[in-house]
Amino acid sequence: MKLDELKDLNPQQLKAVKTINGPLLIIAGAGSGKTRTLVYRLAWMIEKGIPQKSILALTFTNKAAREMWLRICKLTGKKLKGLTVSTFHSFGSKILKNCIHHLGYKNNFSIYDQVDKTALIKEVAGEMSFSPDSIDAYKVSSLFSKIKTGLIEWDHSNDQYRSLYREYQAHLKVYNAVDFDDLIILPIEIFGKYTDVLETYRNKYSYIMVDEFQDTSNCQYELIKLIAKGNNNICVVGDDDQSIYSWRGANYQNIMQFERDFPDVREIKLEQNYRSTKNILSVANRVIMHNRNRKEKSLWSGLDRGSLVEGHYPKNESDEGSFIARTIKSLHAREDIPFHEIGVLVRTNSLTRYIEEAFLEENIPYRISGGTSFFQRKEIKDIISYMRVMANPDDDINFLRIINRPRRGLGKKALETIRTIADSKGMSLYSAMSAIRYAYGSPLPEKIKHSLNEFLTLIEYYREKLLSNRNMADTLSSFIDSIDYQEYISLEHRSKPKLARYKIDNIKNFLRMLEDWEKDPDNMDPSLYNYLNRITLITRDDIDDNDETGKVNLMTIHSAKGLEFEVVFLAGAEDGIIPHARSLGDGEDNIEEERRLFYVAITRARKKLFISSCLKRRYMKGLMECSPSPFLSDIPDELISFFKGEEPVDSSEANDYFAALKEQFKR
DNA sequence: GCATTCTGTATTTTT
DNA sequence: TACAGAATGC
Repeated sequence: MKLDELKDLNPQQLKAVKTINGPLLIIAGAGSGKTRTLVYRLAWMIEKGIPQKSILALTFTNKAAREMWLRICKLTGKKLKGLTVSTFHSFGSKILKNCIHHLGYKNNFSIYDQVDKTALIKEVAGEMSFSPDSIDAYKVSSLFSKIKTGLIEWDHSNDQYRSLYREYQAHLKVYNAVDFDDLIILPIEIFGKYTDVLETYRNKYSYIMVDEFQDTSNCQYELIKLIAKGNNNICVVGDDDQSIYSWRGANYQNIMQFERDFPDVREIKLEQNYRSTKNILSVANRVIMHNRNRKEKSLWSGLDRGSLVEGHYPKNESDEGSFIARTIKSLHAREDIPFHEIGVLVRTNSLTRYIEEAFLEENIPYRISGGTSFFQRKEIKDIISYMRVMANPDDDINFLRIINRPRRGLGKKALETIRTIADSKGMSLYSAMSAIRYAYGSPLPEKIKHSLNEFLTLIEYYREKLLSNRNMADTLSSFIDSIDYQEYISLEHRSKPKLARYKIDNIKNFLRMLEDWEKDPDNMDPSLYNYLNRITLITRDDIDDNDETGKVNLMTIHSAKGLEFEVVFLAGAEDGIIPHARSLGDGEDNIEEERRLFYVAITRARKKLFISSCLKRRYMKGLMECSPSPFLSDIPDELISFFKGEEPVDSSEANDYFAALKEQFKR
């Protein structure tokens, strides 16, 4: 790295880059060039001769990890070798791959995502004859998360699920499976029990860097602290104002805790915002000001005042959609703003639908990040389930998913019989089936036994091939043909041939992606296990989009974190949506988090910000009266102009105008 | 025993 | 609206 490149940095950033040894806390406000600083810092370290393999950089998403990797490559002009840039979860899975045997699992373990986890809870609850309506699998699942990560303890309010939890854990073990929480918790457990293992990791990673520190959970912090305590070279970067993942266990107070855990910490604040105009930044500051639990900071912008933030009140969600679509069209045509420099942000995934409709209507190219991920689609999950079972036959959850898909005449009754046998021996379904496969006096009818046998033979045949073969995509493709999967899809959706076609295309795409991954020369370990672990941890945003340019970005505020756009539309800024009604239940902390969410949305914008709040909105079946988000009234009049259709409204009239509008549409 | 159709219900954010 | 579970039909 040439020294003059460091001239691009301001004094605080420069100091952050050059402070390599000892604990370092960087408080980086929105748009303060955080990623840039981190990338320079890593490049600087490499330049200073620190071996790449001793550096561990942890990010929040795979996308961020990939971007950081690319930017370091570009900056250093070197091929990176041995540097670890990964997410907490994939880092955890790598540790487990190496040492999970200490805990009695095999290293071909499956990773259960939310869907699998829920399925397992239902399965176990069924076996234990919990009444079906006493189980809200989603709620129970988040309870289990909190218990497992030590966020809450068993008490009288949740004691009824204690036995269920025990069984849940026992089943995971039998299935040789771990859930997302285990990816962090089990490494901690191993480190606690086997200090020599911990020592290895401490020696290996003498320099640690954590991005988005405000979004780390207690146990993620615990894990990283364990490793960092060896050398004390740990740098964490975060902004408590942008902590928006507390519902997933994130604890922004880790920032304060960090100061206590590492008393000799050096602290650097990045407060100059390079992204937004003065106006937009003031709006953001005025909003976040109302939060009580935050570290004091004063973000400032050296850029122009810029135009005022615009507030719009469309009469319903389809009006809002077409307002956004029309405005985008004119911005594109008159001001030459490229589509990909425009972001449309919403609080919930479901809100994207209306906007999508408007985009389709007006022929605006867009891309959505959010909704169901590619890998969550039914047809793809089926194929992946087959792969999972081949990788880890004890994985009952995935086994159950595929055993009768396509139909093999193995229904409820047959499975119940096998389940009973499996449970009596404490085995997985697959092991139980293998055991009774050739046994005399089997409890199963001949016909069932026959198709079971056929099924097992098929799985074993391809398991062998997939594990030894270098060409998984081809093998898988012939496997899919051999079970007539396409036929099955067409038959399932015979009334909607278009849908069937689409699903089949998805599978082809999946195979193509697998092939690309396998043939990538940079891929060190193109094995089945590696692939499966990887795609389980991949999220919706991580899929390579072959052409990201020329498309408007439509996404939730959560997935917009870390991004920026020339123009931002914040749609659905209504009370009940942001702050979301469901988030407000208990505690004042929740409203603060919603406010941070609003803050994150605002600070994505560089030059223009539009906020719209519908007067009425279709909700479930009916039409709902809406009020503007209370956060809107935190914005002082001189920073925002409200619009009536295309005409600006005097700010003093804005409130009256709103009331009048409401009256008008009441009928 | 299995498949299809129907009904009803629940919709926050995601590694 | 979209999906899961129940009821009904084959």
